[in-house]
Amino acid sequence: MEAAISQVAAGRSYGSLSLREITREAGVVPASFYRHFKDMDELGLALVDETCQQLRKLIRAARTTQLPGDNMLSASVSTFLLYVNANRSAFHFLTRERYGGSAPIREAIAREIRGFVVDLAADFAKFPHFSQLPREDLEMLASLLVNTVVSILGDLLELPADHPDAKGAISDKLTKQMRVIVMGGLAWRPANK
Amino acid sequence: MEAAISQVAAGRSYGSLSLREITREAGVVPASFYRHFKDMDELGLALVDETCQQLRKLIRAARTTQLPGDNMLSASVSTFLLYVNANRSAFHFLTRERYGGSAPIREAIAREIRGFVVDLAADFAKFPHFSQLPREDLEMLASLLVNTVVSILGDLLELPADHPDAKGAISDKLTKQMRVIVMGGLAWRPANK
DNA sequence: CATGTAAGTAAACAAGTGTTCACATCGTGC
DNA sequence: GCACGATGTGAACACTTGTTTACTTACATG
Repeated sequence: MEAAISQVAAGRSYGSLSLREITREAGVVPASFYRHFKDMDELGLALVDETCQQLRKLIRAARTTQLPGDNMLSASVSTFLLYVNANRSAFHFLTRERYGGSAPIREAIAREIRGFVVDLAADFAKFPHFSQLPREDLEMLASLLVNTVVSILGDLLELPADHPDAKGAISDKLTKQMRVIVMGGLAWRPANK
Repeated sequence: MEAAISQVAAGRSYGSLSLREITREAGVVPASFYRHFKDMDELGLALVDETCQQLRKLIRAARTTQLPGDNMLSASVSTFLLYVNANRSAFHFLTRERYGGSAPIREAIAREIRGFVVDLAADFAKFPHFSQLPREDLEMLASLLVNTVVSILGDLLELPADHPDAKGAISDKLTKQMRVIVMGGLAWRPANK
C-alpha cells in the first residue's frame, strides 16, 4: 500500500500503475500481490478506506477540542493544513482519484465526502443561528465549505513540498473564502428563493 | 482526438489509455498516430486547448449578451449547465485530468482555470459595489465561485447522462451556493481581517 | 514436536505495448 | 502531368503486462 501511494504522490495516476510496478517498488515478486488483494481495484479501495479513516479520526478529535470562537476559522484551517502537510501522499491519492480513478474508487471517495458533509451539517445545526434552517440548506452550506477546502487542497498539493510563502498565501485565501461563505450563510434565509 | 475523448467520457482515465487503443478506436493503424502527435502528452495538451477554447467562446458570448439583473445567477447557471450537457465528453475530460492527469496536462488546465478566474474578477470590478475591493480580494471571490462551479460539475458528470430530476437538484444547489457566495461577497470588507 | 496457515518465490504463458522502418496512396499547386 | 507533402499502411522489434502454477519458507497454535 505504501508503494502504491508513494507512486501516486510522485505524480503518477493510480489507474496507470501496473501491478508489477507496485510489487517491484514493494520489493516483492508479482505473484505475492495476490496474497493480499485480488485486484488493483481492491487495493485502491483499501487505500481510500485507510486514508479516510485516519482523516475521520483527526476531525473527530478536532470537533471535541475546539470551541466556537472568534478565530475558529483560521485555527481550523491551520491545524487542518498542518495535518495535510504531514500526510501529503494520502491527500495526493484522494485528490487524484476523486474524479480520476475507476468507478468504484470514485464512488468510495464520493461516499466519504458525503459523510463529511452530513457531519458538518449536523455541527452547523448546533449553532442557534443555523438551527432554524432546513437540513437541506445546512447540507448545501456544508458541501460548499467542503468543496472549497477540497479545491484549495488540490492547488496546495500541486506546489512543491517546501514552499512556505506560497503555502501561506493559499492558507490565507482559504481562510478568507471560508469567511465569505460563513457570512453568506449567516445572511441566508430559507425563504429567500 | 474524438476517440481519446470518448474513451475518457466512457470512464477510462486518459493516463491509462494506450496509444494503440486510441488508434484502434479511430480506425487507424498505430503508426499513423505519429503523423499528428509525437506523444500521448501532446494529444492531451491539444485536447485541453481545444475544449477550453470552445468554452471561452461560450463565456465571451454570454458576457456580451447578459445584463446584470435579478435572476442573473439562475440564468447563468442554467445556460451553463445546458452547455455542459451538450459537451459532456469535453467536461469529463477536463474534470478527470484536472488533478488526475500528467504534470503538463494538469498545468495546462490550471492555467486555463486561472485565466477564467482573472476574467471573472475583471467582470466583478465593473460592479460599483465591488469596484473598491483590491484585485486580490476580487480574485479570491472569483476563484471561490469558479471552484464551486467546478466541484458541482464533477458531481453532475458522475450522474448518468439522462437523469433530469437529479440534475435539477444539482442545478438548484449550485444556484443556492452561488447566491451564498455573492451575499458573502457583498458583506465582505477588505479591512475585515 | 507436529501441523496448518499465511506469505513469498521462480518460471512460464499469451497478450498487449511503444516505436521504427520502408512502402503505398492521395490531392494540390506548379 | 508530375513532383511533393501529408496521411495512412503492414510488418517487425524488444518489452512489459496480468495471471497461474507448483514449490518453499516462516511461524504460531495445538
